[in-house]
Amino acid sequence: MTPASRDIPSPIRSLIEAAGHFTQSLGLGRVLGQIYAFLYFTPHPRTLDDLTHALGISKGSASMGVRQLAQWGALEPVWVKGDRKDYYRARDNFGRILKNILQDMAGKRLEASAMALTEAEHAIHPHPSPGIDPDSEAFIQQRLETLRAFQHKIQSAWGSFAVGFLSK
Amino acid sequence: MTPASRDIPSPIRSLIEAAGHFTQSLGLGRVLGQIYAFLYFTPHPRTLDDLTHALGISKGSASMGVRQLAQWGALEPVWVKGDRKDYYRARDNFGRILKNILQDMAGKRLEASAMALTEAEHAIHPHPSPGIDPDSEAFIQQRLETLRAFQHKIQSAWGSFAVGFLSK
DNA sequence: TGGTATATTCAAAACGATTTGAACATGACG
DNA sequence: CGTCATGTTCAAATCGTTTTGAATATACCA
Repeated sequence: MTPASRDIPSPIRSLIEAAGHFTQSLGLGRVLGQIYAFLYFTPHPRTLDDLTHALGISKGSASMGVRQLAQWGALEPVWVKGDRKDYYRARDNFGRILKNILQDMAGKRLEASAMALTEAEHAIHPHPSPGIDPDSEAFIQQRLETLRAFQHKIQSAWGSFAVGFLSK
Repeated sequence: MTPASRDIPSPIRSLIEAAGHFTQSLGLGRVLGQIYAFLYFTPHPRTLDDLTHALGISKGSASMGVRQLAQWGALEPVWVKGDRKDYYRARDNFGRILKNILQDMAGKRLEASAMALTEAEHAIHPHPSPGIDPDSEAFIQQRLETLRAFQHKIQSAWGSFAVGFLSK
């Protein structure tokens, strides 16, 4: 029995499981939540091996998961003197972490959609398509405008939501 | 060639595709975005058959997709006199639609996480576990508190984000 | 430098979510 | 009532994503 796997109190196990479901439902995969939750409730830094044993995941998953979480600033690498292993502990600056994740995920999606919209506008505007029902043309123009307006609204609302967590 | 499939201008096709990717990336599935976008840029109400032909999706997908979208208030059923078919048109009250979707999806997730947290607190608090490192115990308590505090912060921020779109 | 402990990579397997379509249900009309 | 047109359901197939683990790379130490 490894130090990591003994004595994870059952309520903590439940929280780890819940965190896994949570990140899964957000499309981030189960392991990210599990790894973070495990480290979050563990007082001392832990190694990749600890993670594979405690959570029953593969070395590969642990390695990739840890890297991703570190990139978001959710984990802090810790060097323990005289030990080759990489140790990690969970950081608890949720605001910053969340912001990084949102930027990484949602930001790109909004941007991609904005681009698609702009391209469509350009493709339609300059070429009042030959042989196409002008009523339909006008309708589409109007819908594009409504959509564009909403897009702006979203982006500003999104901005203030994200900014609300930048504060320390 | 059906009325629905002829003459979808290529920029609109692109937007339909983009909408599909968008909803896919949000974990809603590709078809929802496609169906909505197609109807959004179509002046007249359309039937399930039109959808299957225009988008190349199965009858089943069209049926389920339309139902889901209607449930969110994104589509409006239209009855055309003397025609048995169900017709649908896209509504453009994005604010309300978004709110419904968020409530349906994110709300449940936050709630589930909140419950898991509460249960863990109850499980730990009343039973200062026998034979477990008291330092560890204190650490866990403290982390639970931090987490709980953030959870409140999120819920209130989320609330105001959602409310921002209730208007009109 | 060679040997060992550890971390990373990535092709393939496992898994889960989405989509299909045949079977079934519904309901309009003669 | 029987038929035809349409909508719905859900088990099975498909498809994409996540996870695995053997192979490979890296880094430390003697």
